Amino acid sequence: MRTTLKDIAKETGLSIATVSRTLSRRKRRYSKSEERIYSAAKKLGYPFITLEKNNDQTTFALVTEMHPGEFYSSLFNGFYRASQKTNSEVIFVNLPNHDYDPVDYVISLKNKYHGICLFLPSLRKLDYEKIKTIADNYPLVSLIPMKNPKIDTVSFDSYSGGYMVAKLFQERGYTNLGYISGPPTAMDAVYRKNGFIDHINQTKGLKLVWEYEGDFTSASGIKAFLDFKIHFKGKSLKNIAVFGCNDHACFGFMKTAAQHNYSIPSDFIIAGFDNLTFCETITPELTSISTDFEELGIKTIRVLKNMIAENLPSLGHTTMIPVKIIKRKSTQLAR
Amino acid sequence: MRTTLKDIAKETGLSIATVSRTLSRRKRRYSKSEERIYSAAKKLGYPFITLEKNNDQTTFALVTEMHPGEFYSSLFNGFYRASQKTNSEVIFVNLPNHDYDPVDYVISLKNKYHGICLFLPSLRKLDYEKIKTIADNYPLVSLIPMKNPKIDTVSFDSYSGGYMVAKLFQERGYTNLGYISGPPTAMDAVYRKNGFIDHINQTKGLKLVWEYEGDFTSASGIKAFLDFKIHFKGKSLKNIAVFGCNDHACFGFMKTAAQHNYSIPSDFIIAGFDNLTFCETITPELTSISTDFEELGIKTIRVLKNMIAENLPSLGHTTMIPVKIIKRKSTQLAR
DNA sequence: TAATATTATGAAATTTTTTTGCAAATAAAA
DNA sequence: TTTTATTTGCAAAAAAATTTCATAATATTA
Repeated sequence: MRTTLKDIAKETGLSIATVSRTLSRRKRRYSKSEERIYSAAKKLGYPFITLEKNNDQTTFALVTEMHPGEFYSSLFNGFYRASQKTNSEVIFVNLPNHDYDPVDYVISLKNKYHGICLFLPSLRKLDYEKIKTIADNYPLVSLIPMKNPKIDTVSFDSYSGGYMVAKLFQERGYTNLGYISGPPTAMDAVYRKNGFIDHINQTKGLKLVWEYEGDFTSASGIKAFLDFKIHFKGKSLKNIAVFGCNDHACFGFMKTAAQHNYSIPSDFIIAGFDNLTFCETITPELTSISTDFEELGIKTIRVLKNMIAENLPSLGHTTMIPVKIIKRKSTQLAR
Repeated sequence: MRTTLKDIAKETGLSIATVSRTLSRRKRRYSKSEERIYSAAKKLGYPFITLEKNNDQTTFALVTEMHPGEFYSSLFNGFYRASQKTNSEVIFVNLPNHDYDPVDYVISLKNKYHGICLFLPSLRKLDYEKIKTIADNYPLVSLIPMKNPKIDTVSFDSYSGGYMVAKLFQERGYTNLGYISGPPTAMDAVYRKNGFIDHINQTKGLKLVWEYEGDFTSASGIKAFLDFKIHFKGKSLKNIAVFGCNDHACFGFMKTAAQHNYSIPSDFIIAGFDNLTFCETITPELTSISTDFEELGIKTIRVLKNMIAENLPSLGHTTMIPVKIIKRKSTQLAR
């Protein structure tokens, strides 16, 4: 039942000795026999193709808590494309959330993959530190931005994204800015906000006139608009530029605005974050911050590969992936 | 370096013999020692915890070719939720498409998971048969509908979905029906079409007056509308009911229609397939066929678990998951 | 082209790992 | 309590993996 060197020898027609030598050699060569042995070993599931030796291809696990929505699709797809461009393999693993300790679970993956990449927004800092301690010197990267992280982090430059939006609003001649935030626990959204607010504070004339705490959903965008309307009751709703911390919130906001007979961009302008495909579909097309998930994947894999190659532990360095602003009709100047 | 029974013995304080016996026992017991041995073995990454024996939790691989878009997110999320409800674990694996034979790759996964679920639209029937032959008697399910499949298939009842749409159009009093198709290679879309067409043919008075071959993208929906307009040049464009084989195509169609000053549903009505979140966001809200991915996941896992329990091979049975029509404003009667 | 070095290979010897027979210890049932 | 079943460790046996050694195949150099 269990696969042994004997099986591989039989499959390849070579002797057990040759198979043994090949698989336990420090560096992999690329002769015909070696290739045959490796492919047979893989096919038969021989368990001791030690990860380190098979430096032909590295296998990483992307550990997430799965939620619906286009975001995860983009994340997975970005890592998939990145894996193809970097000659590595990425496997998507979900945290089983039954009574299983997530820390234990991550630790148990350590033997299966060359490195692990964590996307676990709900894990607390303490958990990360615990994982770091136990999986000492093991290639580990987090994709969740964090204050003073203990493990290496790769994430989008959300701060600059927020900043860019504020700057665009300023360039378009708007001085009254509004913001639909995400839940305060989502650090990503907090950085977007900080970038936005910082540009407002640093620029004479700009001011934040309205803010609403949403939860990333389109429904919270609807609520945001209703709040917006009440907030400016009596006053003119116009000439305000709204930044939604994510596209979904903007979609809800825009739809409700249209139902209340407001017109974008002539009445007010709006920009989102994520650059979902629907930004192009909705009328008017939504200006948004575009994040390149393939680049995120490539960078993450590069960091992990470096850790493997130089045998360096994760040190808490943070890598920022630049974001781009995609200007569309929702922020076009009313003529 | 490599983990042996000796390591586990040391970790647990038991003898090598005990550890050996425990791990090679046919059925797993749940005494204190056994638990200790299993958890140490897992932690240390001992490779011979034969899958069959650890019937505590079953691990399945969902093998896909990754593409962007909400669809994969829904698929993954559905399987994730299903895994939680069925006390199993699902891992998402992507077909690495560099010069690696997909059949070999699937075969190599066989040793790592209790069962494999394939979602590989681009694989040909011959490949499926090859996989079936090599992975004989191994739990294997495909999610791609196919004529006369050789391995068990679980998929949405796309045919009924198309049928439901035609019926709705009929109920709404429309007799001239149009269709935006997907690529003819996508069997799923073909079934949707067949259901739609069959209801038209079976019902007196209904007729298919226009058809356009799209490719599932929103851009092809735009092209579809332009074709639609040319096709009915001179004649009235109104009183036509359009079924788009997926929501994205409908979004493009609707947007372009609005740009050409047509109004939905007063000029014509439209329905899509997939029930993407954006159906609720777009104006007017889009009627669509909703597919329950959690149910798909639960059913698939159940089929796989049955195969394991009864040691039955895959026989080519097809299980259909019912779909629902969600009626929204895009098909509302003009008053 | 011939001589030499390098690498690949298989048979057998050696070492390591796993399994099993046996008996003592422990736990559960009568 | 006695009887029976289960768990455990020791040591021997079996199996698997590695290493040694001799030779063949291939590549390199003169």
